[in-house]
Amino acid sequence: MPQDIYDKIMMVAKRRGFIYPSFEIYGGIAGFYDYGPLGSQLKNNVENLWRRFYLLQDNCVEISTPTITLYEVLKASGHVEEFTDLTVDCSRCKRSYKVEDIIEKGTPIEEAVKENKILCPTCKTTLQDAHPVNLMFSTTIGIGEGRKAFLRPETAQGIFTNFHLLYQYRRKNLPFGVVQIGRGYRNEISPRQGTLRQREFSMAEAEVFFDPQDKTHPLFDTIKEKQLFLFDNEKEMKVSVADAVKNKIINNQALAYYVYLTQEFLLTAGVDPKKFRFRKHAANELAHYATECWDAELYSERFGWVECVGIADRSAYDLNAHIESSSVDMYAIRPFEQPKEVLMKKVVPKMNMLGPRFGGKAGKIKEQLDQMDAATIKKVTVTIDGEILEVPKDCYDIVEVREKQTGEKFVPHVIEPSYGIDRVLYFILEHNYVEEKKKDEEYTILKLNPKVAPIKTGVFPLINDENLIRIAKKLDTDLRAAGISTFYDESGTIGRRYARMDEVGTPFCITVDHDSLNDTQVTVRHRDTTKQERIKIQDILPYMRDKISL
RNA sequence: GCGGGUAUGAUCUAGUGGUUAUGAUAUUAGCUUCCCAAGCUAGUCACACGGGUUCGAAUCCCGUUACCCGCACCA
Repeated sequence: MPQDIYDKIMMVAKRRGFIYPSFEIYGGIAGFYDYGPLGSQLKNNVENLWRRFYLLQDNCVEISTPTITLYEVLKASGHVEEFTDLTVDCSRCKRSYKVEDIIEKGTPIEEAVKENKILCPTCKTTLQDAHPVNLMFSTTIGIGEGRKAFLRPETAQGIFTNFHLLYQYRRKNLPFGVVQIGRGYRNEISPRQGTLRQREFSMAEAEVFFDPQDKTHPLFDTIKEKQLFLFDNEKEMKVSVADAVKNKIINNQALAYYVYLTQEFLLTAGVDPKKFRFRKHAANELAHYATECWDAELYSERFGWVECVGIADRSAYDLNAHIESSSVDMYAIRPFEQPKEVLMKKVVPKMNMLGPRFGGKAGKIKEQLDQMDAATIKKVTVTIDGEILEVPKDCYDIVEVREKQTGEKFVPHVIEPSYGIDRVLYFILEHNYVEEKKKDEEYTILKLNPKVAPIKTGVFPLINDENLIRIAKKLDTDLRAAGISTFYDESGTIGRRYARMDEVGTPFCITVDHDSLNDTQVTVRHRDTTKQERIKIQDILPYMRDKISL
């Protein structure tokens, strides 16, 4: 017997083609799910609704980058360090350690684990239960040695590694946002909770770049009076966006704006407002890149409050990391109101001295010397391939120059709303799943918002009559040609056909009956009220468009 | 990863160490002039996988996988 709402939803989801476990014919594997026909369509609709909010309303741009991501990228971003360690916990000291940090040098990790050679560095207790802290999926690009790579654990890095190009594309104006919708991969130790923790999942992320001195948002004034549902780990509260910022509940306008945008998106997509809140991360649960983070949490009758969206202030963490690691100029310019003339001391390399002395490294040394500000340095050193070299005085001149400066360089800060699409989809199902009794029979309705419903309307001939079928089929074809998804059905009784549509969340059903032959009207039946209205066939198209447009 | 439980058509489920393995829903074909899962007739589809015990296993045992519940984990 189905136990609770989750079981019931997963039953319907499988039977009707929303979502179900992958590879079942080979025994299945935890953490992977297939979206069936209706699930895929629902997902597309939700993603397109999301695009409406971020691409149109917030004027972000969308890009698409590979899911296979070079080792260097994730090394720089900190994910390699944070993802791949075998860890032990000391219950006495309440601390976690990386196994490789605390075992005797030279001991293989496997051996240390097997023979209980792991001691707590603080209290000397023997530690057990070594466990890997989440892993990324690793792979190799090319044959032979190839290059190391991972399946990306987030889409964000693809955006950061594009920053300098996108900054040009947006003609060096801040703030601007870049979004990406795509798959991410995390090799969870033990995925549980059904579709809420998958190993391959879809996310929609926006990286919005701000001048750290100006974390305001151009549209802030338009939404500042709106109410937010916030939870600071102690009490839930309803406050206006403006007050949340003024009282420093949320650190800045930009972050608050995206908290609100997220709320607006989720409620439009069909999340139950009573099962929704924002929770602020405590300092000790922040990700390695975040300075402040608000989660949109949705309430599940089975799983409790579940994080579905994280809105993080990543500060300059990622861009700094990539600037340092790749040496690519990913700075933004803050223009001065008036261009300044500045007296600068520049280091001018003498290549005729550098060349003979440093050989092939001379070129790289020149590059670094060109960047130096001689006013602030005493000894001239450069770092080439990890080696620190001192450059003797006779290899350069220090020259005073007047330089015109139009602005100053800085590393932008990033506000990142990051959505777990699969989680949002699950909650759209759970929050809209309604059971009613009809003649003592259990009757289920999926009250999906028409904007996201996979099928917009059923099209039926009332009875099996050639004349009605002809009209119904034409109407069905016309609707689909106009971009409105339909489901044509002439089997079984009319009630049964309505029921089938109700179960998969189809908001409307159009029925052609005998009267239609004379008055060219059809019946539009509404899912949630079962009310019916007569509409002219020629008016059906605009009528539907009006109801379902995003 | 540890402990406990579960596994029968698309879905839910009955089942005893012994012939062609229940029933319902769904679905297919037909009949039915049909606006809220009506009825009738006929049909399709199942014992998770791999070993073992046994004359004989869907049933008992072991392993694997998946799912569920706790613990840990969720950067």
